[in-house]
Amino acid sequence: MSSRGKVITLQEVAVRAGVSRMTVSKVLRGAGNISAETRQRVKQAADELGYLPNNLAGSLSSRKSRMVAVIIPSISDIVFSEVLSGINSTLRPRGFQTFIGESHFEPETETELIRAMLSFRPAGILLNGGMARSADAEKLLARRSCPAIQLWDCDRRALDFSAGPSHEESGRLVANHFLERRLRRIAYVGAELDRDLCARRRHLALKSSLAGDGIDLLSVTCENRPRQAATGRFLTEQLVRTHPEIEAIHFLNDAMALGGLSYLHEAGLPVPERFSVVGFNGTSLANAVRTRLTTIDVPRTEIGEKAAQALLRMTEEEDVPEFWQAPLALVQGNTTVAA
Amino acid sequence: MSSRGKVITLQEVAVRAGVSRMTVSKVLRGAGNISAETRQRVKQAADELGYLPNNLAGSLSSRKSRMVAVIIPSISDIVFSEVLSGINSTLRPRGFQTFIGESHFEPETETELIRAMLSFRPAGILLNGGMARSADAEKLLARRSCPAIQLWDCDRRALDFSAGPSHEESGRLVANHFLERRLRRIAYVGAELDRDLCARRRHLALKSSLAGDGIDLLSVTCENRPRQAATGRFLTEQLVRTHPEIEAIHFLNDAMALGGLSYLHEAGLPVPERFSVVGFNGTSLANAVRTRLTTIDVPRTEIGEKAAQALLRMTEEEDVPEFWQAPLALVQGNTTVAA
DNA sequence: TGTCGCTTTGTTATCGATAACATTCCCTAA
DNA sequence: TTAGGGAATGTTATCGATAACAAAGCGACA
Repeated sequence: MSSRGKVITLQEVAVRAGVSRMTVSKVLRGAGNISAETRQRVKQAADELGYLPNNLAGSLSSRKSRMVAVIIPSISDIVFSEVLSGINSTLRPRGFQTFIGESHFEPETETELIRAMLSFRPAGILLNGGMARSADAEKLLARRSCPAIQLWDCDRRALDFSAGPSHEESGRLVANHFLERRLRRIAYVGAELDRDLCARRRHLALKSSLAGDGIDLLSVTCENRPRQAATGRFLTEQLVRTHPEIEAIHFLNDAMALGGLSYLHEAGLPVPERFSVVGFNGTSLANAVRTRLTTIDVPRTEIGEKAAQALLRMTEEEDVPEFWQAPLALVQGNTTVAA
Repeated sequence: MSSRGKVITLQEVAVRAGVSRMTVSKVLRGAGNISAETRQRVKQAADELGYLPNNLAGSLSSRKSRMVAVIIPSISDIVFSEVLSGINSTLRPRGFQTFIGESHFEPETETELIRAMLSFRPAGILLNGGMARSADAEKLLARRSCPAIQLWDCDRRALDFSAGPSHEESGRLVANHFLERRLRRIAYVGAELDRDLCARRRHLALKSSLAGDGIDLLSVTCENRPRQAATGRFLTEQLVRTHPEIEAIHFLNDAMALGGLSYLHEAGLPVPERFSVVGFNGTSLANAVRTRLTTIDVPRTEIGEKAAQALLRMTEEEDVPEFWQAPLALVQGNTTVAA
């Protein structure tokens, strides 16, 4: 099963082309001065034999690999997979391979992933910010021999470069949006805030911005349910039951907001007349059939691209700023009244 | 930037523990007979030095790597990223690293990805089925020295194992759903059918099932727009304008269906009374605020898991069946009338 | 004619591990 | 006493490339 075709090495190409291994290596990498005639002969030999370079050997020998490690909380959460996509589409054309890890916001899992990934001696490692980092993880990162980049968080900068939004800015944007509309009975609905420090920071920024206007934010969260529509729906129901006076809700993300909206709709509570709702992310979800969710748009793909670009520059020993702050935009939908 | 901590090798651990490299290697891999006392000494030395194995060297030497290549059409399409997530969460606990490529349904891109990924000498390669494969890609795959698995397609089996749904079955399920409801003026709305052979097969199965009942399927597709909500909306508008008699639509996926629904809603065409709509995938999208899309549910995560499990078994030289057919379920929502 | 200097190609050591086999040690049983 | 045998550890070759330097070939010019 696992051994079909014979694997061809440089040596065999060299023999066929009548040159040394080194010459073949140079030709195939486009390095050194090789005559056109030799080059052509080598290429043909490699072609005829179906030679495929062994990247493991090459990387070991040259002590530089073209693999980049990425650790995100969830692969199937569109929010992170779009960042990943931005990373990959920037790195691929430059010959770098992306490999991935899923942390689920768990520090221990992240630590193990960092260990596993660093042992591939990658050209760089990109980690999602906004989660607690174990002491072991810090130790591993301190001993790394490649650039490291933080994704998704630009408030608390770390590692060699940070690319992401300011979550505090997001919280403030939402606060202002509510305040401009003279909404004063405001709630926040979220989940997993114990692990997701970015979401927590958005929450805190909202809370303190509102506090500045004498408003006390009501928070409804739970730690043991996923950050998905069903949870948003469940918590909204709780919220409305226990605090019928609430008139505006900010959700941890768009998915939870949609879940909340579906409850409000079924409970006959009109949006935006009775309830204002604001999400976070600006995912395609936000434009549901009859609902355009008011939300904070985050340029996720671009975050990945900027991070990857910074990595490429560091790889080439070029100077790189310390961070890239992703611009945020509050997108007015029909779940809050127009200004 | 790229050289901070000194990198520790087996040799240095060996010196510190007062044993040979080989002994250290054995201890750390848990191989061979090593006395408890030596084991403990070696482990402590490795720990104190912060030793991190070099996977490149290890894989090169043992001629077996723990990397698995995955090529999917799109990383940020939830449909494929959930498959990827299933793969990764099965492989990770077994010590395998997943690395990814994005083909965008382009055969040339896929070919280059296969080439790049095989040169890492992976333990296996998982490719999305349902797209044309270039001759070069076939050649590369023929010469591979690892198991190869096809994802997302079980009709046309290929490689060592196929895990996915039968797209023909899906087409038939949708046809029956429409027929049972006595709908006869039926349309299909899709995009990129030139590249996505799975979608094409669903379409053809629908068409021929309907033809069996003397119904002529109307197809509205375009090749140069993405398979997203906006395209679904656009094509639905076209469809309704040019063929006002249509009473049921099957969409390529849930996202396009939602786009179509938003147009139908704004045009004042009631669903399901005037229009029946069926999507494909069973994504979380399907449950929008007031709409529960009738759709075909595909167990995406499980497809990834089964594929990864098969790969693991092949790696251990165990026998594996030729395929795993993912069960499909038509989920009744409120965009078609109940049976 | 000899040598300088360039282009082109080859030699050798090395990267950091593992496989396969060799060796040492110690205990037991004849 | 000694051979036999298993447990524990070490030696050597190798994996497939690249780096760094060495050498060969060749023309030009003094």
